Amino acid sequence: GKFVVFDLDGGDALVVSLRMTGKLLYGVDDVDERHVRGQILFDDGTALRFSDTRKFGRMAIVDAAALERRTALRRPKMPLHSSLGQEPLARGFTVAWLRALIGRRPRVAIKVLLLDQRAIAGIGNIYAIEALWRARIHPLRRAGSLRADEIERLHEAIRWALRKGIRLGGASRRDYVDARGNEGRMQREFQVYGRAGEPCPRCGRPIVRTVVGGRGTFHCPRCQRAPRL
DNA sequence: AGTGGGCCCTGTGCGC
DNA sequence: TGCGCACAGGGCCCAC
Repeated sequence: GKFVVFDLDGGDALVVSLRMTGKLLYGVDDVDERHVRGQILFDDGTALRFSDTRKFGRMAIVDAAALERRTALRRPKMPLHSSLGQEPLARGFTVAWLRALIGRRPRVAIKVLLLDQRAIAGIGNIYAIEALWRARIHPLRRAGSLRADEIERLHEAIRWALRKGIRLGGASRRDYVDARGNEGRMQREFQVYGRAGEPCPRCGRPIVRTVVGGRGTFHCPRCQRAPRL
């Protein structure tokens, strides 16, 4: 999740993948210089700085037209930043589109599919978890096992989770701040993420932590029924 | 095709 | 207080 795309003069685009601890900072006074990995200096003397404690973040200049190109040439081999999937908040992200995606990847665990940036761009671990809780779908369900009504709920839940995150300025669990250095408020509104043992906001059953796709995962064992494996 | 582990890095929080 | 371990808004590569 968390790609930032700058359209540049001349048809190129600067793509930034923030990964775990990347931050773009502009007009922030108290920047910890130890973690600044690069900066863009402007003619007016201001600077956009890229701070990234864990050094996982990446930047690349790509052909902007390549970013727009849908479906064609989206090979697993090519660099991720030039093969991003559908934008979940764009018009093209419809229930029919999601159904078609699931039709192409029926055997993958639904949470793994949500986190696949070549399929859908920009859903991170927190938002996948929150969306699946909202849609009442277990993270390990095979994508192809979802019924039509479940796909509709998931479609709505993805947009709900992402819009909420944007409206609240992001989730500042420990590192994240926006370009002005301000923390977000999404972390206060987590329904299940990071809440193992606490009651489900919907039914009261204790939230369970598991690992899916190598990432910490939270779900309600009553609202999100486990598939038979 | 899909999954699981290691790895890339640095920092924090917890149990002992 | 100090140490060691697990874990963290992500993704790549490899073996199975």
